Amino acid sequence: MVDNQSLRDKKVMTIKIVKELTGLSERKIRYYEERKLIFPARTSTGNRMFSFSDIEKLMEIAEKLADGVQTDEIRKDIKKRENKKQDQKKEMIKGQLNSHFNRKLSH
Amino acid sequence: MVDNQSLRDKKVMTIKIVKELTGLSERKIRYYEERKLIFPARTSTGNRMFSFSDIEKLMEIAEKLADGVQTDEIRKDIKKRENKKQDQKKEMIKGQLNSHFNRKLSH
DNA sequence: CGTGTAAGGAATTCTGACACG
DNA sequence: CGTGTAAGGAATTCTGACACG
Repeated sequence: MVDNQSLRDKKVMTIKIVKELTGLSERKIRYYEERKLIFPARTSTGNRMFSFSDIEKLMEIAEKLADGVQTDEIRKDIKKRENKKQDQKKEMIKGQLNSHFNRKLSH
Repeated sequence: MVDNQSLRDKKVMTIKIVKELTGLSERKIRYYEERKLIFPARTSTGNRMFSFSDIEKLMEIAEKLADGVQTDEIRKDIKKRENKKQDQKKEMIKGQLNSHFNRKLSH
């Protein structure tokens, strides 16, 4: 039945539909890939394939650029956000371990 | 933010990716459209565009054909299923109207 | 730096048709 | 009936480069 997350992240769209959905030029989309802001998949013959998540990311990127933020900054912001997510996951696991041990220790 | 239903029904994929995701030949996919089992959108230049829903439908169609069901039968089955859905909606509305009037009438 | 554009080639998609069974 | 295939043309996509500011 395909769950929604995998659906969001599945790389199924060519650049043409992405261009239509985002309103960005192909040039811009390719450039943002070059600057490592998005990571489309590639077909065996080299065609870019995008996901709905990529489209959401592109919208955010376009917004920031319109605000005068440079691609370098945007890339750093993205990394920060991902690190934060990673940290939250670690904290969650840590918390679960702690409560596990606490339960054990409270004889 | 794009909700998941519209995401499932959005016509965003070319026949190539559909072929990969379903394992069906282009010929088969085009033929099922000809037999009115699926309804891909068309770009201004005539290219077919499919949704994730279309992919799910294609899988079901392939299954039935493998079971020896003819496309005509499959089309009728699809219609039946849709009629049933329509009826259910009507029943729901009827039920709501009834409870509405009942409330009003029970002075 | 971010983006437009023309250039040339390669890959994709389309339709209508013939084939087979 | 359902599907494969070769044919020819049209649309899509790609890269590397030059341009501007």
